Amino acid sequence: MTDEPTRRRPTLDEVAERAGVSRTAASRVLNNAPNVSRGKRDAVLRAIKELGYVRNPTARALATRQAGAVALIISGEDPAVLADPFYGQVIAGASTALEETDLHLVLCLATSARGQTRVEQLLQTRAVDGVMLMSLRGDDPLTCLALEAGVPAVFGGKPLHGQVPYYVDVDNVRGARQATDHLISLGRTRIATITGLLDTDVGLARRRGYQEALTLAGLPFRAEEAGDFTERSGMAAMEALLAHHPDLDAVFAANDNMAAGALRVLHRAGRTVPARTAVVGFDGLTVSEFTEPPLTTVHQPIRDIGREMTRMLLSLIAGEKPSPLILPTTLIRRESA
Amino acid sequence: MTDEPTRRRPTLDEVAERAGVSRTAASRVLNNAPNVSRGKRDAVLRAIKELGYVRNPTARALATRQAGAVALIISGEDPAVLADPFYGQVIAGASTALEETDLHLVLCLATSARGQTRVEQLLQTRAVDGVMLMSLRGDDPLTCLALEAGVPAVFGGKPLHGQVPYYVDVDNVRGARQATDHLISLGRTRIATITGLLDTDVGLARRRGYQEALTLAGLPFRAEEAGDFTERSGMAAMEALLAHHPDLDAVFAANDNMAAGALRVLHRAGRTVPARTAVVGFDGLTVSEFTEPPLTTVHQPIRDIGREMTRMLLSLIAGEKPSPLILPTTLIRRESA
DNA sequence: GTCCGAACTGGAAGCGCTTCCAGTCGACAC
DNA sequence: GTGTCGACTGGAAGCGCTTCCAGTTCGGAC
Repeated sequence: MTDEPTRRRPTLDEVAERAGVSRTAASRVLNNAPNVSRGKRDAVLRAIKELGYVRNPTARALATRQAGAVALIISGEDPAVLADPFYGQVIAGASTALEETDLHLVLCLATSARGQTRVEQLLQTRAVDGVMLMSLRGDDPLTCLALEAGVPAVFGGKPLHGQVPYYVDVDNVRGARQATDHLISLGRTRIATITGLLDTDVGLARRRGYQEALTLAGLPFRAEEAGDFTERSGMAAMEALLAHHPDLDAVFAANDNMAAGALRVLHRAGRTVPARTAVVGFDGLTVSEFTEPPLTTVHQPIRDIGREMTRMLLSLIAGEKPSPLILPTTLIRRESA
Repeated sequence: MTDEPTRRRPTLDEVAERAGVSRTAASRVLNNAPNVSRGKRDAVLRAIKELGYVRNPTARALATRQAGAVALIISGEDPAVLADPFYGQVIAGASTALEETDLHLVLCLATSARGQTRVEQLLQTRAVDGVMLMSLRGDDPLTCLALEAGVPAVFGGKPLHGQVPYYVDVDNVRGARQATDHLISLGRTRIATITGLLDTDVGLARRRGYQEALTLAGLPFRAEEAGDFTERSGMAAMEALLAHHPDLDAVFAANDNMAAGALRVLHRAGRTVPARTAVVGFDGLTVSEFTEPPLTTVHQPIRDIGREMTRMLLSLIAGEKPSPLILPTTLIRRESA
C-alpha cells in the first residue's frame, strides 16, 4: 500500500535537522514541555508535518522506562470463562476509561499453565505499567505474584485469602440479601440457593447474604447446591435441589447464567415460575431479560467495575494511594419472582 | 513487597560481566543462538540465575524493531458491542493461539471517536506487529487505514467494500440457507427473516442465504425486518413482522441474540413456538440453549475464528502469504424449529 | 552601564538490547 | 609445516527517544 515496501520512517533527528533545531528541542515540543521558543516550536511542528513524522513508542518507552500499557488479567480454569458476557462488559469499561490516557490495554488469559507462565513473565519483565486482576480463585498464586512483582495492581473482587490493598468490588453480601429478602417478602419460606464457586469471595459472600437473610427472617429452611457460575452447573444444581427438596418454593442463584439454567430445569420439571417456584439471579446480564420468564435479578454495574478498576490503577500509577471501592447493587424486579 | 522500593534490575551487561563473557555472548545464550561454547553458555545461565536477571522487553523491542504484540481491534457504534458474548469467544480463541508465541494481545475498542484515533495511532506508530480487525461496518475507514498502514492485517469477516487479501470468515450464505432450508423442510411456507445490519457483509450474506433458499424452494412469501444484532432490535423487528405479516409461520433471525428477542415477543403475543411459529437463530451462543424453547440455530465455530485469525496473522508476520479461510457452519436442531 | 534571573538551547550521556563484522583458535587434510 | 574451514568471540555501532546539565541570551531592575 505504501509506495515503497518499507521506507524507513523519519526519526526525531531528521525532524530536528529539518527544523534547524536540536533534537532536544524537537523532543520538547513533542512532549510539549516548556522552554521552547515560539519560533522553534512552529518550525518543529512544520517539519513534523512535512516529514509525516510519528514518534516511535518503543524508543520512548525505553527512554522513559514506562511501558505505555496496562494489563487486564483474567484467571480461571478454562478460556471458556470469556463466554460469560460479564467479562466483555468489564473489558468495555476498562477500555473506555483508558481512552482518555495514552495507555494500551493488554489482555491476558491466565487459564492454562502456559497462560500463567506468560502472566508471570509479564509481571517480572515489567512489560506493563500496571495490572488489573479478575476472578482469582481461592489460593491463586497470581495474587502473590502480582503483589510481589512490585507492579501497581488492582483486583477486581477481593481475593479470598490475603489482604490486598487495592480492589474494587460490589457489595455481594448485601446484594444476595436483597435477593433473598425479596423472595421472603413474596411469602416464600422454602428458599434454596445455587451458590457460585465456593473458593471465591464472590461465591462465599453471596451465600452468606442468602444465609443472613434467612436467619434474620427466622426461616429454618436451608438448601444449597454448589455451581460454578455456568449455565450447565446451574442446571445440575437445580436438578439436585429438586431431587432433595421437592418442596422448595424459591431459588436464589448466585448469578444469571446459573439462574437461566435453573429456569430450564424447572420448566422441564413442569414447575411454573414464579407461581410454583420463584427464581432470582445475580448480575443483571442481558440474558436475564430474555429468559422465560424474564429474570428478577440483582444488578451490578459491571461496566463501572471495569472503569473504576482502571481509574484506581491509573491513580496508583500516578503515585497516589486510592481507597478500595465497593459498588452498590440494585434489585431488578421482573417476572421470575 | 520487594525489600527495596525500586532496586534497579540487573542488565545484560552485568550478567555478562559476572559470567566473564562479552555482552554479545550473553545475548546469544538468551536467544539461544549458535556459536556459544558450552562453557560460556553455562556460565551465563548461572549468572542469570544468580542475578535473577530478566530481559527487558522494551529494549529488545527497540533493538529488534518488533513490538512483541498484536492487536485485536473491535469496531462498532458502542462499547456495548462487547456485551455480545460472541467477542469473548473470539478473544479467547485469539488469546489461546497466542500462548504458543511470545506475543501479547492488545485489545482496542474503536467504538468512539477517541477510540478510532487511538487505533490510527497504533497503526501509524507501529506499536504492534500486526492487527486483527473485527465487525467493520460498510465503509469503515479502518479498513483502509489498516491496509495502508503497511502492518500485517487480517480481517474477521470480509469487509463489505473493497477486497482485502487476508481474512477468515464463515460461510454465512450457506449457513443461512441451512437454516431456511430446515424451516422449509418442516413444511413452513411463510418464512420471515430478521436481518442483521445491512451495511455489513454478515448481515447481507445471511439475508442472501435466506432469499436463495426461498427462491430455490419456489416459495413466494417474503418478509424482512432489519435488526442490528441486539436482542432489543430482535424484539422490535419481530413486533413489526407480526404487525405486517400476522400469517407468518416461521422466522429466521440472523443471530441468536435477535432470535432470543423474537422469542420473547412471540411468547407475549401468545404464539406458541414452534407449533405456531418456528424460529431459527445463528451463532450457537450459549444463550441459545437457555431460551424458551431452546433455539434451533446455525452454529459457527467462534473460538476457531479467533484462533485462525491469529494463526493467519502469525503466518503473515512470518512473511508468508496465507490464503483466506472460510469456516463451516452446522445446524443445531433444538426445540424452536 | 552593570548585574541578575528567567527563559531558552543543544551536546552528550544514557535507556538495555541485538547484531554486524573483523578476527582468533584448533583441528584436520594435504 | 602450511592452508583451509568451521566454530567461536567480543568490540562497536546501532535502535530512536528522553533528559541532565552546562551554557547562552536577553529584558529589566538598579
